[in-house]
Amino acid sequence: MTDSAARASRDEPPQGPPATARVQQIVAAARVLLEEHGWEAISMRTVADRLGIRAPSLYKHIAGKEELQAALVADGLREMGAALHGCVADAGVLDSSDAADRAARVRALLGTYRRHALANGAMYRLATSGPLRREVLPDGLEEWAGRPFWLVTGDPIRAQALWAATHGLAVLELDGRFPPGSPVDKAWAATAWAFA
Amino acid sequence: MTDSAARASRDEPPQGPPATARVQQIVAAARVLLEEHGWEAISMRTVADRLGIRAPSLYKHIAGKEELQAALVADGLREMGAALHGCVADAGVLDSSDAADRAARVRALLGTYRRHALANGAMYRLATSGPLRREVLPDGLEEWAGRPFWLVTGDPIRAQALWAATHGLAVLELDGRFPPGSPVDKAWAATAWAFA
DNA sequence: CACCACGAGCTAACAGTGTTAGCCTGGCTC
DNA sequence: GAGCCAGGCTAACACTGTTAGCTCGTGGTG
Repeated sequence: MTDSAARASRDEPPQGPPATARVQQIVAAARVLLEEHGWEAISMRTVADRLGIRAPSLYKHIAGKEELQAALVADGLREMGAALHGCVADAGVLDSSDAADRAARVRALLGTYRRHALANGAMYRLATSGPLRREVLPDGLEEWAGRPFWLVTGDPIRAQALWAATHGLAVLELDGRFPPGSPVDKAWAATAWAFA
Repeated sequence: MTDSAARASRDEPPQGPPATARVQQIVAAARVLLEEHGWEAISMRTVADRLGIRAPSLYKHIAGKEELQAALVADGLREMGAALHGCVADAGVLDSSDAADRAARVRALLGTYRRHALANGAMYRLATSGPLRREVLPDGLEEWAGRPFWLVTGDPIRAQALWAATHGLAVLELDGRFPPGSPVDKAWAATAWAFA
């Protein structure tokens, strides 16, 4: 990878229009609830409670629950993207086409992805599940978050396939859909091997 | 594969305890709503409306909305499983370890999976997303539905990895998460190739 | 200084949700 | 015929997101 490409991969994530301090507090409160008790625990009243105000007052600052969700989704994508970009940056020289290097990069990316998704289950699910309302997301954020897959595979098609496989593993593991006691580590390893 | 194993792969799906006619009508009504307007259109009142009764009357037949959902999930898994089992049955002799045959089987299975998931979006999402409450599902149904992956890959670990990759592609495509205009077909093909 | 505007809180209310309690009625059985 | 019970009903509760309209304090302006 060239020097400029390396810098580009470290680029800051696309930011949306800046939020007021109060909006940031609201999103932060929702996030605490999300991480502690899951999305279903987030209601306009519970969020308002955490701030010591009543639910209707929230509407002085945000348009509705959908906007709150969109803000959390954007945060989730930014954090996921930051983790993945950090991983490919750490991997050092990326334009090596040596097969062993490539396999190591794929393994590292998948490891980072898995750790991040499992450590931030509710945020990950929120950010990656269900239809994406692109119009309420900062421009280019989604593409930025997925770019590490492109950087590691060197090909947009393989990048999408690897991303989908990785996402599938993450959601199934998060949701406990693998049969109890099955060696999930090995399924991750098999995926890395298949795409290396 | 032995003859008995081939028969086993055609086995009928595990059935739960038989439902009364009225319960079947309730589930059918919910299913129509699900397919026409998505899960969020299903409320106890809308389901009851379709049957010409009031919502509380539903509770004479089913324990609650969760049980309704569980019945739909079981239906979804049975139908998905039937499609996949049909695919591997059609593929004929399955114990061939010829690489080309294997690749063709993987391609066929992924094609069937994709068609089924896209043609039954709401049911697919319902059956495969979110935590699975195994205790309310017929015993062995989940394992039965996933067995075609095992039959095609010949290995439980690779089966899980392939299943996860396939699921990832399906949900991302269903949810429109691939960048607009991107060649999703090729991502499916790349996945089949990676696991062949 | 007086005034006014506006930001940001409040209460009351509405329509919708899942669910429970309790009532009623028609048909089957003894 | 008497009684039971399956399967409907209404009323109600506690929740949800959201709107309308009021109030109060603060900052800027004539």
